[in-house]
Amino acid sequence: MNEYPSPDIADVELVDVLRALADPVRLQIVGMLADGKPYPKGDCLMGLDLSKSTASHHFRTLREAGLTRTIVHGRTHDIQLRRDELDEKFPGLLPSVLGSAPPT
Amino acid sequence: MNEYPSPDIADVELVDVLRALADPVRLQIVGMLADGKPYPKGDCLMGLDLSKSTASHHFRTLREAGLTRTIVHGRTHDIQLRRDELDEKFPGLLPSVLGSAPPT
DNA sequence: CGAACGGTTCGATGGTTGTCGAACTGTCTT
DNA sequence: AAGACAGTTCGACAACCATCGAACCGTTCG
Repeated sequence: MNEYPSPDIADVELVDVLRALADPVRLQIVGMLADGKPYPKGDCLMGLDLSKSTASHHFRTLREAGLTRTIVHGRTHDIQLRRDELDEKFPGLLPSVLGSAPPT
Repeated sequence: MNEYPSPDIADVELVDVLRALADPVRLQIVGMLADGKPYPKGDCLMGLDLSKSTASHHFRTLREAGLTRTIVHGRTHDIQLRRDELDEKFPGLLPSVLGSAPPT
């Protein structure tokens, strides 16, 4: 069912995480996922003006970089920041990125 | 005298910092500058196999993103990580990035 | 002075990335 | 069953980026 694979945390490279974060859209998405709870993808796009395909591309980028996981839930998908794993592998990274005040 | 301008810290955006860090070469350079002391540019390239122009490009990218400053010293240039300013503006970011296991 | 040195700049090139619309897949609702 | 719905995939396209060699610039040293 859940055939949207995210990489094993052991294979996640810092430079790939940084590259995934180095985009305004994805940074904002990650900001909305900060608490580590799953959210419907649609909700993450509030305020963002993107086509469906572009949004899908960003979700895929985040997932393949190891930042998020996708949970299929009927016809909607929930997306979740892999906080615990990432905090263990890159201590302090997410807090610093998320703590640096997004301008709304 | 040739000055190489870096942006005012107030104008430095997180996403630009992340983009500058999201490259293996630059990540390694920043790792060598971790202690915030100035180093000759040549010394930062040890172990890296780059043409002079490529190296110059990466130094420029780091400087323009606000990560480093350049100090002209005769015919050599010293490069310095702007640790204090960055630590104040993005608390925890550099420690987490630098602390995450550099190879070699 | 003139050559070597440390770096930058320029132009070109090939690869990557962000964006979109259109077509498609699978799920829910009526 | 027929739509509506949420999302992905597929080209396509333009912008960006890492890389290089060659030419260039200012400094030091013979």
